[in-house]
Amino acid sequence: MPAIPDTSPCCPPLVDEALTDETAATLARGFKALGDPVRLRLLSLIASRAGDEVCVCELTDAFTLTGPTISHHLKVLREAGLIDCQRRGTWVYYWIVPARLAALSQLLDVSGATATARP
Amino acid sequence: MPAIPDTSPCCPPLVDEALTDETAATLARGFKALGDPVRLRLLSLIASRAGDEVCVCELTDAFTLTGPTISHHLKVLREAGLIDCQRRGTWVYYWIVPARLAALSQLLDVSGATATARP
DNA sequence: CGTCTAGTTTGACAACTGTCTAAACAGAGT
DNA sequence: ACTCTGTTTAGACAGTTGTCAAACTAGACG
Repeated sequence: MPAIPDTSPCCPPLVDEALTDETAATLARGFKALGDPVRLRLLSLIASRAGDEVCVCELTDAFTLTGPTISHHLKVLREAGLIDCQRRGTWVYYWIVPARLAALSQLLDVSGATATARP
Repeated sequence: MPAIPDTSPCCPPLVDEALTDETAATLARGFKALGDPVRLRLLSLIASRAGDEVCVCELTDAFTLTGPTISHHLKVLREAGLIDCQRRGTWVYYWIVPARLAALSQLLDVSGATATARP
């Protein structure tokens, strides 16, 4: 499956405007990648480095899963455009792609909504 | 599967703090529910009503899928705590649960992060 | 070159998911 | 009570997913 390109959609919040078919498909891939506890924890481990990178070996150590499984999950996150990586020497380093996380965050943002509370 | 209770976790953004195992599991259920194009469009159709409710019949009309399939997706969204519903007479009305959407949105929020841009 | 370590890819398999048809359920109105 | 409409549930089936073990690739270092 091809990775999501840099031209991924940046949408107004859900509460403001209904999604088109195509846009929904792209965004859903992002959320789908987040829809696994292991991947969510991986992303949080990477993201909480605040701009720095994390070596795969550190990530693997944080789980009781095998190396290949971690590698698989990292690939899913990468193909969803949420993280990126680079090999330097023996080790591979991962970091988050803030713009993509922001796009998904904004979509779910209801803070500016005119929605009225329900009893 | 039991629906996610009202005491669902409300977390600081990913960039600030790594997730615990248990919290990740609950949050992942929310994202998993969003990880399907049909469900994302359903949610957007409901949410863009801005506090009002939507009848299932309207939702069904917006897709080429069968009624049972739409009903299934609505159930997934409901069990993830993202929407709620009520039957009034013949029709069933759905609305979003803003607090739950906000929690997921905040988790992905990187706007206040101290992350440095990468070259 | 040979080998060691870090990571990824491949292949297999059980479990889960999205979709459908058929059946069941809930009210409204005869 | 019967029926008609709107919605959900049950069951079935193809396709997808998460996991592991085994094989492979990339670079470092003798």
